[in-house]
Amino acid sequence: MRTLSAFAMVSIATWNINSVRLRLPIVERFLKEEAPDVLCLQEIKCQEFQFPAQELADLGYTHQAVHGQKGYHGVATVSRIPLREFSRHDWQANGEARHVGVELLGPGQGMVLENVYIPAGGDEPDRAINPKFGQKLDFLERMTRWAENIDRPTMIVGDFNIAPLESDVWNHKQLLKVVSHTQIEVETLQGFKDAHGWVDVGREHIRDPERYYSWWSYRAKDWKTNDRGRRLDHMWASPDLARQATGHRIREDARDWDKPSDHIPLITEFAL
DNA sequence: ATGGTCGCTAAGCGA
Repeated sequence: MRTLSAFAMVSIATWNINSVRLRLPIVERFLKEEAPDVLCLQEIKCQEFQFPAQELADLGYTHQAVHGQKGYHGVATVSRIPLREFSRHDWQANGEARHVGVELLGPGQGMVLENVYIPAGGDEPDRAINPKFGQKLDFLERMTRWAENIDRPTMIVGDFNIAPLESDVWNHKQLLKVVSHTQIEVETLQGFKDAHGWVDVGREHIRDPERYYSWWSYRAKDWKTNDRGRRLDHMWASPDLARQATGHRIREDARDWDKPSDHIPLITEFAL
């Protein structure tokens, strides 16, 4: 596998934005404050022609790969670094827009960045009575077969909708039967991880068993007081690439911004 | 123990 030589600092962010049009003001705030080189968005909830391309280009994010659909899901990667889109995966073969891949050009040249939104999986953790749960596991199995053949320095980021570690949830025992933290999901995610040897970059920097959440439900009266969070969002890298990660941070304060997403943004910095 | 809230698009779905 190729390695990337140390010429540039490149920062990459991921954020499930839950409607990019409604939340354009906080996206702009984030880009001004953090100025990541690349931002991967999930749940843009719009079609490509509705994406706020000009507004993001005005902030310097002129390079964009948008994979949208009407009303639901949708992913987009916007960048100050030249990139080229090279993949759109439809792991369920049902037309849902949940995965777009880009290759970085210029700084970070050769690095592949996969932006994915894994299905939430419905409420009941039993594929016999809840097809959505089976589709979530199948989605991961198909990504696992794909990951076995990755032979380039790759980062995969996004909303995985699984919190694998005990310290990724506010109450391990209470969530064992709740979709996102069940044993079968954690095992299936581990299979995907092993297929490429992905390194969980977030957990390299905010180490287990330290509390690390990226999502808090809208349904809680006060997300901060009860702090019933889960780490659903992840940034994973190929082993060699992971060694070039120099920093990782999260913007938990974004959960309190005006009209917030229920997810917060994560940022990883590389010396490439 | 249950229901609690969002966003899209126009009553219900997905989260």
